[in-house]
Amino acid sequence: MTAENAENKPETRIQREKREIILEAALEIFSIHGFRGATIDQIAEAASMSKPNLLYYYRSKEDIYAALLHRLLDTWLAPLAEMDAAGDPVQELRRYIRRKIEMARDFPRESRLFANEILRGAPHIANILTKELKPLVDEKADVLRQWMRQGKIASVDPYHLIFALWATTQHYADFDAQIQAVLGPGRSGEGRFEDAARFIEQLFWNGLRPK
Amino acid sequence: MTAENAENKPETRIQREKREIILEAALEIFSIHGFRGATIDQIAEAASMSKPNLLYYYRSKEDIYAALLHRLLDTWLAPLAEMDAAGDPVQELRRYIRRKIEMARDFPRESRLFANEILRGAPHIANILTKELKPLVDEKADVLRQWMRQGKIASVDPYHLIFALWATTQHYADFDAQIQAVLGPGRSGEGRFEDAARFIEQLFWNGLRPK
DNA sequence: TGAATTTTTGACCGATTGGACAAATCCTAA
DNA sequence: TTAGGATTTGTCCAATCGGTCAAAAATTCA
Repeated sequence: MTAENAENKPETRIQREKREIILEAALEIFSIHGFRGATIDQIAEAASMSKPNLLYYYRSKEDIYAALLHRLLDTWLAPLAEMDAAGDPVQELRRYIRRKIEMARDFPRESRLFANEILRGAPHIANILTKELKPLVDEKADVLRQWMRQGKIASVDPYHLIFALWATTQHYADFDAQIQAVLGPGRSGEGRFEDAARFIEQLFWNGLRPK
Repeated sequence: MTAENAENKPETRIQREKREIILEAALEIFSIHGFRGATIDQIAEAASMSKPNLLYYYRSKEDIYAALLHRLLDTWLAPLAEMDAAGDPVQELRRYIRRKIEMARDFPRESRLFANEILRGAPHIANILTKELKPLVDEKADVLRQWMRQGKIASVDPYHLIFALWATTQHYADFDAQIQAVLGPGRSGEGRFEDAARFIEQLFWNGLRPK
């Protein structure tokens, strides 16, 4: 019988382990080649199993990809979700920038996976974007507006502020090839993430200082 | 005989016209599907010609892609190249931001084409990045440093400043699907580019105001 | 232990894709 | 007008890819 749980029988130990291995391999391959560019053979190879064996755990390439995106989503949105209305705005924004830069440094594959998906028009996660991301961003935009009303940060469009935070931080994962080419061999070490964090903090700290 | 000019015979009128049509079609298809996801048949269809006919003008899919990237590069780098050391820093940066946002609005296909290429590790333009882009950025980083020494803008890392300008502006083309999902139907009209330009100008204007 | 169930695999298939080729048609310049 | 080169197309091919299937091997549990 196939391992796919259309009806919810309990997952066996082997199923849990193998699905884990497959998703890790899929992240590696999909983040490099994109959905279309990746092949099931490559993923199977990276997961050290035969193609039919892999297809025993996930019925199709689409299934693997969808499972991977769903699994990573919460992790991906965690930094924004943790932004706390009750905290100090400067501290909260600083912390958010730090976490996003750390993710660009430590989880570039995840960043590129999502970047590629959005670049293609988000065909697999369109409803996630409107059903989960939008409400979260709406909520945090309210938090930002609250801080603005309290005079703690400058009054700007909160949505574009969030976009700018995303753009500046994720840039270091998604466009790494360009950044390394421009910075050259001298500055392309891991220190660039620290420099980036410092610059971005300074930019937003001065840029949002209340008048 | 093939139309490909290994040796430099003059290009005929038909060759000029057809190559133009092919590259326009290739931009459309490649920017949507990426290099791997696009097919020669799709490009031929979009260019209203048969596949063998298309392959008469460009020997291979790689050739079309390479020709397209090279053709668009100058246009793509023009805004940065035009940043003038002799001009007023605030005006120059403001103008740069405006031009980049206009390009995100008017040439999203070009932006996504390059974004996808960089995301994949820039396999086709690695040497362009180091031979053309890096020198240009080095030159403009010097201009920025000069402005900083003159006390006209705050002292920050000029490279990360350029990265942040790229990131915030190109974001509106490359991640358009996400932005439209988050802003929702009410705000996803063309006005978002104007809002974005205003926000980014304000962010950098305040963020770079000399102390 | 041994039967039932789960897991693994080799062989295979149809569709798609990048590209080759030769024949046919069209242009153009003398 | 016409010869020679430029352009166009129908046909075909080999490789790749997503996925199937039946049978073998391994595991689980009564």
